This record gives sequence, structure tokens and C-alpha cells, in this order.
Amino acid sequence: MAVTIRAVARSAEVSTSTVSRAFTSPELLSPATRQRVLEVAKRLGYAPNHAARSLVTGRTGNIGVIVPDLTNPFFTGFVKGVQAQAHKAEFSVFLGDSEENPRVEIDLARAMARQVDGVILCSSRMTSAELKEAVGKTNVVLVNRRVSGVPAVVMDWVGGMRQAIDHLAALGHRRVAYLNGPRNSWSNQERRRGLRRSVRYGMAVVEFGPFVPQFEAGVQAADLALAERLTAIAAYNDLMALGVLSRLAHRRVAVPDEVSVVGFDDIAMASMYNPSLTTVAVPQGQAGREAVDLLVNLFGDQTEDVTRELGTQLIVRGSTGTLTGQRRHIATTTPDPPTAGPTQHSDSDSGPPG
Amino acid sequence: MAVTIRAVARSAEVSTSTVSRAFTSPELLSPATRQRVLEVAKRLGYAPNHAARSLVTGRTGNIGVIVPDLTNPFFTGFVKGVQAQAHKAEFSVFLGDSEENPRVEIDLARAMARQVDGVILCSSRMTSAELKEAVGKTNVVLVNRRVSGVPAVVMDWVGGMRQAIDHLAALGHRRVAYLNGPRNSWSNQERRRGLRRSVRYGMAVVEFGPFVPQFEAGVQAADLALAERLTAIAAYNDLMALGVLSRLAHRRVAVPDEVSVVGFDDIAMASMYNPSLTTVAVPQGQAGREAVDLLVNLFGDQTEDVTRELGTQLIVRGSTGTLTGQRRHIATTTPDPPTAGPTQHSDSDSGPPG
DNA sequence: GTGAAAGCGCTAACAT
DNA sequence: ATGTTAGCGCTTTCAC
Repeated sequence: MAVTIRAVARSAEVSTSTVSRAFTSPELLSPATRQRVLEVAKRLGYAPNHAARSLVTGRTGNIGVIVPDLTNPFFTGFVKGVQAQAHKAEFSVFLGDSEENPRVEIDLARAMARQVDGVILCSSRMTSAELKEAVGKTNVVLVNRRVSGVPAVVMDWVGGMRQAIDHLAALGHRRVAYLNGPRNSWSNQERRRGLRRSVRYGMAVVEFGPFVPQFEAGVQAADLALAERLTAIAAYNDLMALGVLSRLAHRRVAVPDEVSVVGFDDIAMASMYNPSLTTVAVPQGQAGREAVDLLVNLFGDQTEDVTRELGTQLIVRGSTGTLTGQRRHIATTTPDPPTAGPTQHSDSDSGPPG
Repeated sequence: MAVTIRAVARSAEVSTSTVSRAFTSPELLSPATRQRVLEVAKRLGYAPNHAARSLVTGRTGNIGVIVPDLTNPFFTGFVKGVQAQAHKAEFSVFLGDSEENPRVEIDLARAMARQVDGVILCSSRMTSAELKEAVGKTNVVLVNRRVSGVPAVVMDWVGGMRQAIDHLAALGHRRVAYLNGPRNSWSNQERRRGLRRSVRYGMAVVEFGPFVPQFEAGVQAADLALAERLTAIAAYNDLMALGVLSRLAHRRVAVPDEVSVVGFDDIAMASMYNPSLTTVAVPQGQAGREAVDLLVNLFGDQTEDVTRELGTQLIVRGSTGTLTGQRRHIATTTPDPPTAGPTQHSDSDSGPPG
């Protein structure tokens, strides 16, 4: 056994309560005793036992964070933000990686629920019902997901998508592919919503997927998009976009002269890795920190301001190669005829031309 | 308060011990009662209180993992492996990101030590003394670091470096840069060791750094290496290598025709991101899983097999551009004269030519 | 300002 | 096969 509070008490010739107070409410002690107790504690190498403490206080000093795939740089940055802010607030953090699997996610949430003061669920793939059931009475903050009554941090994907589409339109693209992300992804729905809102007269969008949002899916999807003779590809995230670029390079398709590619999430690194990638950047780290703040506020029963929206920003770097700016002529006349292939929607659902 | 064991006991008309046994040692109960208890527990939504349990058992069911920078894909993959294996073994995992800062690392280790059954320290930047002090009596597994008597998972960086140098030599390079990683990094020392052992007659190596092992450092270092007229650059890790490549592209230096770049660690993704990158790959995920296994064995007091070495593998993809294979003539004659610049060592410390 | 005592929810002997 | 009992290490009334 480690050094207990009793040992310190005995050695300092005080009661255990006094030792306890020296740590939890020093102001109740005379400076002299406090000093003495603290010294003895240090000499003995005493540190309070968390389990025992939380047994009586009901608080653990821990929070949990669950993400679908830590390997995805978006979540990595997010978790890093969570951990940093939690550390600042003196919380320890449990990490869970659900592997994009709702079953695993539920498992993890359950396991955590019992030993944390709150949980942050990032891009949860659970249904609302599962979600409520799994966390029980535990405090929750949702990220990239909205469920009524649950505090959340969300990104402005709709606005991000508008920036992306405007950009592609400005480059003259009229035939755009959208590569869908995971089936149960809220943020994918948001991106699609933004897409439908932003499509303009004379522009056609063909959707592919859903895909597992990884590099390989992008490789695969690039061929599909090319087969449909699309000149712009918006991918659910940067990983897929990178896959697309890789495949395009392999097939000797010039970017962005022949095809433009836009990704989401921003790795913060992705566009460095490959400057041909235009991306809708989002402050994952900040999202993580804000999520922690929200959670900590919850402990204090502050119920106001339960959802925060973070802005997104299109980042265009331009390739290292031949990028020379606008190459194409913006089509403002008639929409294209329907194309064989996956789901397609043109400007028909976005009203008449402005 | 949540549902307690007493409530279940009362409702099922048994003693609390019986309820406890239903969960921890079902074989001691008659099938009938066990069944009944479990049902009642489920109906009431009972789940055991971890804190209370570990207070009496002394075991927590948690492990901790600390890395210098979660954003570094090497550590991301590692942590993912840890989490997956831990989940399989029914452990929850605490995550700590030390931000390459020994102070923070110590803080995190201390905070965890009290509420885990063991800690995995990956690429620890602590000194051996700090390390021992911080973890106290807690079980530890080291990764990418050797301290006598402490179980560890290590990578064969020496072998990896040999592969890298052999490769560069085969491509005809005679003037090689090595970009050092963090100052207190054990694995950087290992890489240097491998470097010294592998340098051959007629080859000169110039070292730069230490650097913070990130993309930006690579950008910066590329210029330094170019100024020294070096034709091959081996970077401490892939992130830096990517930075180098980015800078080379910016300066219109052809890779690998003019300069070859080798990175370490492998992101598993890095060479996808940029096929010009040749990398020494390492199974991070496996390392994570093995570390967990080692730790779990420790709980069972199995002291054999305390250190495992994982192999590394050079991966050459070839650029998407003009790579055509060996371009240069291997120099086997005289070493170059010393060059102005940072630390330099030629074949002089590797014995006579074979 | 400090001590005594009563648990927090659970498990593990020790009975029976 | 089940119940009784005694804590695990700590915090927190309640006295003094």
C-alpha cells in the first residue's frame, strides 16, 4: 500500500481530519499546523487516493472523450485540445476510440460513465436514443452533433461548404462530385445541406458514397468521379481528398488545371503535405478546448450558452506546379442534362438564378 | 446517487455480498439466485461503482499512456494501438500529452500514478531519475526508451538507419545530412548510433539540430542542408521529412534526381501524402498493443521477457514524377574534405573500407 | 482550530 | 450457497 493519510497524521501528531483539511481546505487550519502537515506529507511521499476521495465526494476529477478514429487528424487535433484544457483545469482524461463502430462507442461510454464527471462525445455515431441510454445521468457535451437539450460544440459546415462551392464556381467548375462520409455522420448531413444550398444555376452535383472517411476511399472515388467526367471533387474530409489527389497524380490528371479538389476538416497539416489540396479548415484544437469548458461549466450548473458554433475557413494554397488562377469560363446558362451515375442534384432545388 | 448494490440486494431479497458475487464470481452462486440478482440489477440500472471497488481491491482497471505529442502521427498510431488492446483486455485508458515537456510529463505521470494499475511511457523525455521518482511504485512499461530493469518495447532504429543509409548509398549519395530530433530523445540517439555504424568509406555526414520534430523544422533544415551542398537528407521523422520535401519543391529542387529524402517513423500515411518520401516504417499500432500486453503481464507478476524489439522496414515508393532509379555513380574512393557547418563525421569512425 | 466519528459503495474473509 | 462483518482511505458533519 502507498502512504496513507493516517500515516501522515500519526507522524505529524494530528488527526486525519487535519491532514485532509491541509489539502482540501487549507484556510481552515492555522498556518503553523498546515505547514507542518504539508511538510510531513511531502517527506513521506503522501498523495491522496483518488478512489477513496471520489467515493465520498462523488466527484472523480476525470473526464472522458470518445472519438470515432484517433488516426484521423481531425480527431487527433481535437483530442489534443481536450487533453490540454483538461490538464489546465486539473482533470485527467480517459480516451476512447470507437473505430467508427456504434457498438464499441456505447461500450466505451458505459465504461467511462462510472468513473468520470463528464464525457465528451465527438462525432458520435450513436442514435439519440442509444446516446441517452449509454451515458445515463452523466454530464455530456456533444461535438459535431446536435441533440436537443444537450450542450454542444458544432462547426459551421454549411458555411464551409458554401465557401468551397463558391470557390469551385469561381474557378469555372460546373460539374462537381461530392464524396460522402460515414453513413451516420451528422456532419456529413450538414455538408450535404450546405451543398444543396450552395449549388447554383448551371451547376450539377453528383454524389458518391457513403465511404469510410479514409485515404483509400478517396483513391477509389477519384476513378468514379473521373468516369462521370466531373471536374471538381469535394470530399467529406482531407484524408479522402488526399486519396483523390494521389489517384489523380497516378492517372496524370493535372490539378487544378483539369480537376480541382476540396477537402474538409483540415489537418492543419494536410494542405502542407500536399499544396494541391484546397481545404475547409476548422479549429479542432479550439473545439476540444471549448468542449472542456462547456463540460466544466456543467459541473457548476451553469446552463446558459449550451451550444457554441465555430467558424470554418477555406484555405487555398495553390499547387507547386502550374496553378495560374482561373482557367475556366463560368457557365451561367443552362444546367447540364442528367448524368448516369449515383445521386445527382442540379440547381433545380435551389431556386431560379439570381 | 446512482443505484447502489444495497438497493439491488433489498429488491432481490438477498445480501449485498450475493449481489457482489453475482458480478465478480458468479460461479459461487446457484444459477437461480444469480439469474434473479442479475435481472433485478439490470431492471434497476445498477452498475458497480469503480471507485468503491478499487478502494477495496486495490486494482483500478485503468492504465495510462503518455506521449510527447499526440499530433505526431507516430504517437497517434501508437495510442490507437494501446487503446484498442486495452479495451480488449477490459481496461480503460488515461491519455496524457506532455507537449514534449518533461515538466508536464512528470505532472501527468504523477496524476495518473494514483488511479491506474500501470503506465505506458512512450518516448519519455524524462531522465531516468525523474522517471523513477514520478511513477513511484506504479507498474511501468517504456516504449522507445531503455532503462535497466524496466520492461520496454523498442524499435530497431539502428537497423532502420542502416537500411536508409544503404539505400542512399545505392542511389549514389556521398554527402548526407542528418536532421536531429529532440534533445532528450533516446530514439534520436539510436538513430545517430545507426548512422555512425552505417556510414561507409567515401561518405560524409553532416548533422543539424536538434530540432522540434515537426514539419516547420524540416522546412528550415532543408535550406541548411542545401547550403552545405548535401544531396541526401535523412530526417529524424516523417513530419520533418515532409517539411523538407515541401521546401525542396518550393525551391524547385527535383526529388529524388537532385536530392533524396528519407524520414523515420512512418505515419503509414506519410508516404501516401507524398510519394517522394522514402521512409523507415515501424509498426506503431503493434508497439501499442505489445506495450499493453507487457503491462498486463506485469499485473500477473510475470517477469520474463521484459523487453521486446520491433523491426523496421524501409519503404521506397518513388515519386509520381521523374524517378528513374539510380542516377549517380557510387563513390568508393576518397572521402570528401571536411565541410564548413554543423557536426560532421565521415567514415573515419567506421573503420577501413571493406 | 482541531478531533471524533460516521459513513461513501463495495469486496473478502469468516461464519453458517 | 448465502449472510455477517469488517474495513479499503478519505471527507465531513458535529462537537469541543
